[in-house]
Amino acid sequence: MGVNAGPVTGQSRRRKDAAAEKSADNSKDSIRAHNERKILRAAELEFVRHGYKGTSMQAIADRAELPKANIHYYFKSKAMLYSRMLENITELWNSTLSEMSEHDDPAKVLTRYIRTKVELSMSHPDASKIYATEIIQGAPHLHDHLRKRTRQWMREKVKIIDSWISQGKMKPVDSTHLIFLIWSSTQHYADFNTQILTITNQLEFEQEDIDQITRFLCEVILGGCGLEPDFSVLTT
Amino acid sequence: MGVNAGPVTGQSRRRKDAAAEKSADNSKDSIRAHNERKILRAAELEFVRHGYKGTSMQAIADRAELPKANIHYYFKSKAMLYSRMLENITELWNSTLSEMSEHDDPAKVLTRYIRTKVELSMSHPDASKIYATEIIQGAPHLHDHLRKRTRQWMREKVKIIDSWISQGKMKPVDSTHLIFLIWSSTQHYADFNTQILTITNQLEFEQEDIDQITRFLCEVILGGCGLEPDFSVLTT
DNA sequence: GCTTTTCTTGTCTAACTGGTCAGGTTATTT
DNA sequence: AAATAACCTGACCAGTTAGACAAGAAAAGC
Repeated sequence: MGVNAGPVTGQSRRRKDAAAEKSADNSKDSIRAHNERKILRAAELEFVRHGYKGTSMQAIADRAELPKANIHYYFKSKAMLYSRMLENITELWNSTLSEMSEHDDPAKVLTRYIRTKVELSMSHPDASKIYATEIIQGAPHLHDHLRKRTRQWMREKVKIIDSWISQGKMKPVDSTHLIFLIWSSTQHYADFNTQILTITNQLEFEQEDIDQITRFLCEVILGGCGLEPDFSVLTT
Repeated sequence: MGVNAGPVTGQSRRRKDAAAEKSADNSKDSIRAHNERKILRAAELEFVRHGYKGTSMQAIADRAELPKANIHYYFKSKAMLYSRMLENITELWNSTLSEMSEHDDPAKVLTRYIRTKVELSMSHPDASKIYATEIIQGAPHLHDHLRKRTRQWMREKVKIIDSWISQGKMKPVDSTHLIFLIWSSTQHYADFNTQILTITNQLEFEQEDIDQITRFLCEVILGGCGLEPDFSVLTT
């Protein structure tokens, strides 16, 4: 007793805040949307550090500063919460699948793509890590996505790169593996940031690092394709 | 009843086999060594697929075809078993930290290093995946190793590559990130093999793939460093 | 053959965790 | 202001799991 004394929480204040700050902004910035975001963010942090089974709903609740039963109010089950979080991540992932055509300049397109991927790795390392963990464990939730959307995307891009090659715009390299190389080298800075920061004795990445890494990767990868990186696109 | 009937297991046979096939081969190829290997291998398979917490000792026992209590007989606890498995992996990892000196030919050394890393990714994907998962989750068990051994190793190699650069043997690139690039691009074929195989619609990698990947990575990465890959070392 | 050590294994337990639920409060609508 | 809907939350339950343990079987040592 005493601990359970006050049912007078700060909830009403929180609700007003949410309603006030985003009055008619987004279609659904209700209490629901606000709390769901909070929970999804907390879940991301916990799932990254402890894996699916290693994360308890209680831990997510604690991090989201909500009672555990609330998590179950907003998300039917742990599996559902995880699914929703993973959907958000793949959506974010797909948003970077930039446009390119066979008429474009390979150097420009690849430079821009590498920069985008590096920036995403720096801004959303946890998203990348959860995606990576999912693939490492055999892609149980993403197999369909890979077989359909990703494979399709890959074929389109391969076709374009191959056309660049046959136009003599770049050296003849294996375009499929070129894309894998860009993926691996950029995502590495998210997934392995602990290793990289520890080895280089840094606490966190800075803008300077991001620029340097982007330049390095562009130089080596594009150079390996017989291209001169076009850094002018980096300032756009 | 009936299920628990026969305590007459095939254990005596198993012991004799183990003793016979490796009479005085290894210092400790006793029943203990034999079963420990079996358990460690089973643990690797389970931990990769389900993570630390998601793996039950029962699941490891089932895969190792031993009663659960036996696992606890050989390994005091789950944490201990995991630790031992991780030690084995880092040992395997360190074994590839090849020798190089500033008098060597960069093209030869890097080609050989890339090949070694690709081959290791293909032969031990699970080891790579467990290592990756460990780093992704913040390297709780490997932080010390990274701060000491890996950082030290990195500094030695960086020094050598920088000396190659100042000798004009290769283009001036960031040697630290060059090593990260080799790590990321090669390990990707282990950690993300599910993704790669699904996208390319393959069931498994073949020797041909391994050769092709090695050549591709050598061409692009060495090319990006202003080097001509020396594939003659690949036949050694 | 006898003793000691190593190994085997079914059973039990204490702790944890996902999920439920009923009884409440607060917001919204009419 | 009354009624309805949305939200909150402590308490509870059922299933799972790491680990302990004791009693025995096999192997090794003497």
